[in-house]
Amino acid sequence: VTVSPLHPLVQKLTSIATLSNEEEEAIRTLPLTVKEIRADQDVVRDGDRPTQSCVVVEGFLCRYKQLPDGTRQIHSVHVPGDMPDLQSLHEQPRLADALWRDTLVDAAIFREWIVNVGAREAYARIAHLFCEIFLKLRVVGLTEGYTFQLPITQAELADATGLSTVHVNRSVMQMRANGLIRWEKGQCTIENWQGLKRDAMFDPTYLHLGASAAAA
Amino acid sequence: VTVSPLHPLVQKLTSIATLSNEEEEAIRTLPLTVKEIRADQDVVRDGDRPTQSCVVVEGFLCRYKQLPDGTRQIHSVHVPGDMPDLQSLHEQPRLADALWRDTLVDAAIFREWIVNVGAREAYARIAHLFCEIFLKLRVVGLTEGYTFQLPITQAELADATGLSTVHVNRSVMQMRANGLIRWEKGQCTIENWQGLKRDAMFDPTYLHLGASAAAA
DNA sequence: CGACGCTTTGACCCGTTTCAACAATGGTGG
DNA sequence: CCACCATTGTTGAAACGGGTCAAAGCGTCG
Repeated sequence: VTVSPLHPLVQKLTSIATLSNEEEEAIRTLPLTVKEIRADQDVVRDGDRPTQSCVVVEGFLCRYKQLPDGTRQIHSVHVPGDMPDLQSLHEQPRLADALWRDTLVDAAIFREWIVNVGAREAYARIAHLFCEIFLKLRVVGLTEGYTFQLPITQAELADATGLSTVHVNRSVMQMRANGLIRWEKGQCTIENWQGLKRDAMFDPTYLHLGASAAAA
Repeated sequence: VTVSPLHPLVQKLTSIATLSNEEEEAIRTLPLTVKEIRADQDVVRDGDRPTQSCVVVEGFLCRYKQLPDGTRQIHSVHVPGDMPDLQSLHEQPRLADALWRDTLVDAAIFREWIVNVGAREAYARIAHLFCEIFLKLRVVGLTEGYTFQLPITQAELADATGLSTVHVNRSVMQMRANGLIRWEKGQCTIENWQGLKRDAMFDPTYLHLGASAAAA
């Protein structure tokens, strides 16, 4: 029924920005391979480094993530015209490239958060957030060993995890009792990084840190 | 303590990409205003169209969203070096601009999903997803009135919402009983769009549709 | 027809929420 | 320097949303 495989994409782009005739033509003439994907077939797997972008032409497609315990959390549903893995975007000055990557990382973090609130139980959910904040802080040099400033309230932590304050409190106290963290007066120390990561089912890949920063 | 306000940013960027001396210099010499933000003060409000980007220099900052019922859901915690609203990125060819925007919309959708799984109860959560899919499909012309193909199973719907299949089923049947939708054999019809939006606490703004598409 | 995948239903259970009260902390003005 | 007040953290008891397990309908397609 669709005239061109790229028709939905053009239609979507024109709906969010005005395209000149040249630009529309540029899109329509992009080098293109049409691939048939079976139902339930994975297009890109976690860890792949695809060299091409992809556009959904027909049908539905979704991104998802599996936790070690097997629960699956879908991130997003994609319909024709969507570009679920908009990776390659050349022709940019290298500075813009870095900023661009940052945005992609940001989006990756969003996805991880969806998994966090959607699929992890309270204890792991909170632990996961601790792991993330710790690593993000370390990248910018704001940690001393396993200690860092954590100027947030338990109520805010609750909002960040989609839990109630009361339950956050109980979970945090549990984490203390289990010797995972210390946290008093806005200063937090991770006492058992391995244990924290384990309980959080934390995999730092999504933060896209350099090899140096990821080591721990 | 920090040498330059932009130091954390440079540090972060160098950790995710290699910057040439010129590029680093380009960042360091960006026109810059340092602003002091009080605790709990909003920097950018929903609906604002900021003309500047912002970089966190010191302290913590978070993005959040309030549902009509008052529950607050935080999207992300930002630390120094972060650019929570990387809006302005000039000097791109206009095509790249459109793609760029698309990515931003994508990220906006992620945030909405975080809110969805973190803060909405089951019924509203599912209803919200129906609203989103419907509008996304309509933008690319894949709806007929309020009818569209919805080739997904309730189990997949469960994964997308962080609920169990059983509970999704009960909620969907409730939605049918309430006259909000019909859904059989992969074809879905929204029978009461206003009611669906209301129950979902759905605000289409985050999809960034054109004025035409947003009307409904 | 039989098998398989999806939907529907029931019963029971448990994580989390809610409400409520109280303790600890820290900041403010007199 | 203390009295006061507003946050924040902690705890208990009761209620509930949603999960789990299990089995039964129901289409559909080879």
